[in-house]
Amino acid sequence: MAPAKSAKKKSKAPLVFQSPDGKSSPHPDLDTLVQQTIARVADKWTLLTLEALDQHGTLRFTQLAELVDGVSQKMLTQTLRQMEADGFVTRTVHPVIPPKVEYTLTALGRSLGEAFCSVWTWAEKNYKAIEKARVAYRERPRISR
Amino acid sequence: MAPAKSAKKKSKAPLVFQSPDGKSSPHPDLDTLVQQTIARVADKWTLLTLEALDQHGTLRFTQLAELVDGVSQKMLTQTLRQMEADGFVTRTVHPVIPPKVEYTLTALGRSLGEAFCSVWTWAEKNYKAIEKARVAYRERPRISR
DNA sequence: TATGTCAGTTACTACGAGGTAAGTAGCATG
DNA sequence: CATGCTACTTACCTCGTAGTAACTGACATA
Repeated sequence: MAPAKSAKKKSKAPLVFQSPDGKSSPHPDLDTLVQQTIARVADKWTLLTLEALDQHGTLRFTQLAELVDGVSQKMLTQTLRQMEADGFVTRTVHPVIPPKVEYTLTALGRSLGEAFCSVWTWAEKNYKAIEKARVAYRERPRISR
Repeated sequence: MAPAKSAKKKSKAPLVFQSPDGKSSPHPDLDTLVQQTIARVADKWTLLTLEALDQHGTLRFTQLAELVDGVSQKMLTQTLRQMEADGFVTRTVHPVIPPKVEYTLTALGRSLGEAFCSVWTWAEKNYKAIEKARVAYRERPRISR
């Protein structure tokens, strides 16, 4: 009935940006920009890689492959390239044989790690509450069915 | 999402949990638990829905469908059910015709919103830096090609 | 000459997330 | 009696993500 496309057309009228308190974006795209940024950054491998680098400082490719649990070479490369492009890590190639490539967080990368710290802390504090809520939801008495 | 079982074999040596500062988990699964929690929570539609509810308080289904830009009915329902099961929102059905269903954040949901606030703030502050980094990466002089 | 090392790249493939659209319930209104 | 409203559910199908595994390059060592 209301497919996404027609919904998108509808939201061209800037409903999202008419926040009632008036503290919304200076220009209509800020929200979108921020959302894209978060979507980009809130990726599984990116987060795990960020954590590994944050904890251990400088790391080589194979060290990261061991630390980031379950990552494939392909995804690790992809993730690191992306993080490099976004300015979160520096990639230092030492032209020796066998190759030696070192990855380190930039200031931007470190600040991202700090920002995610509160989410991390939140998860530590609340994962039990979520588990409880899930159980309660499952056991929940159903009026009809 | 995390099949990666064959890769897990490799990481039998608990490298991840031997954090050098010794401030790591009391038991080896905390890290995993927290990561799963974050992976669950750091979902596009969940984040956008969370934001909409955080900003506007109580909302009906169609209001959410308008506010959460680009979401399909299917995904909105799915997201809301999940958030309800996880204890982030309450779902109130008013038995009237036509149906009226209202969604509100729980305390847990609001605390999640607060935790993500720092990431949100970070994104607001740094999306320009990321954009700059991307341009720099693209324009970057290549030694060989 | 063969084998190992590190840091990838590439081709092939499969799975599943998610989009689209139609169906459902129950009553109110024209 | 047909259409519309709200809040979904369901079936179908596509497209992208990511896993697997083999291959590369340049040299060092046995």
